[in-house]
Amino acid sequence: MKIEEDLLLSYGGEIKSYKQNEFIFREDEKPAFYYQIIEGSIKENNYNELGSEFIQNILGTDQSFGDSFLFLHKNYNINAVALTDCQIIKLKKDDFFRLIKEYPDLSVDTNKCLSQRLYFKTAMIQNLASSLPEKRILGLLDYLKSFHKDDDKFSFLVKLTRQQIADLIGLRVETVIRTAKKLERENFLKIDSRKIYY
DNA sequence: GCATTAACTACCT
DNA sequence: AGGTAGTTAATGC
Repeated sequence: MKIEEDLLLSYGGEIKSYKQNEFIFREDEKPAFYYQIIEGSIKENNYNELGSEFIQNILGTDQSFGDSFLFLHKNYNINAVALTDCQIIKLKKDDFFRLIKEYPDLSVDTNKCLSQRLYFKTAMIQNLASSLPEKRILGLLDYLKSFHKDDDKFSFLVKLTRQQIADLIGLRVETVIRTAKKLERENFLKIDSRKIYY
C-alpha cells in the first residue's frame, strides 16, 4: 500500500526518524497511526515465552504497516521494530479516515492491500504448518517475491540474513542453510556469494 | 557480524 | 534403523 507522500503530509502526516532497533510500536499498545516507510526497513515480530523471536513480516520503502489495526478496536498483537535507520511518515488515525473518505479510490486500494496481505498470510500459515523445511522456505520466498515486480527465475535477490529467514519461518539457521543448499542443487534457487536468488 | 561445516543429540516413523 | 531437525562449537568470509 502506498499513498503519495504529499497527500499524507497535507492531511497532517508527519515524518519521523527511527534509529536501528528502535520500537515504532509495541504489543498491547493502542493503534493510533497509519505508518508508511519512506526509507529503510522494519520488521513486525513477537517474542515467545523463552524470549526467542518470531518475525511476522519485513517491510521496506513505500510499504505501509499497522493499517489493519486501524479498523478494529483492538490493541497491537505485534511489535514494529526498525531494522535499519528509517524515515517513516505517520498519519493520525482520524486523519487517515478523513483521507480515505475523501478519496474513495484510496479506500479501495486499502481493501486491495488488506486482501492481498490476508491471502498471503493464509498461504504462509499453510506452509508453516508443513513439517518440511523446503516447503516453509519456498513458501516464504514466494511471499517475499510477491511484493516484487519481475517474475523471472532467479531475478529476486533475498535481502535477508539466514537468521532472519529462520526467524520468519520458525527454523534454526543451520536448517535454513542446509535446506537452501539442497534447494539450490534441485534448481529451485540460486546462491551466489552467499546471497539467495529466487 | 554473518555464513558455513561438522559432530553430536533427540525425535519420529 | 534410517532420516532429519536442533544444539553446540569451531572456522571461514
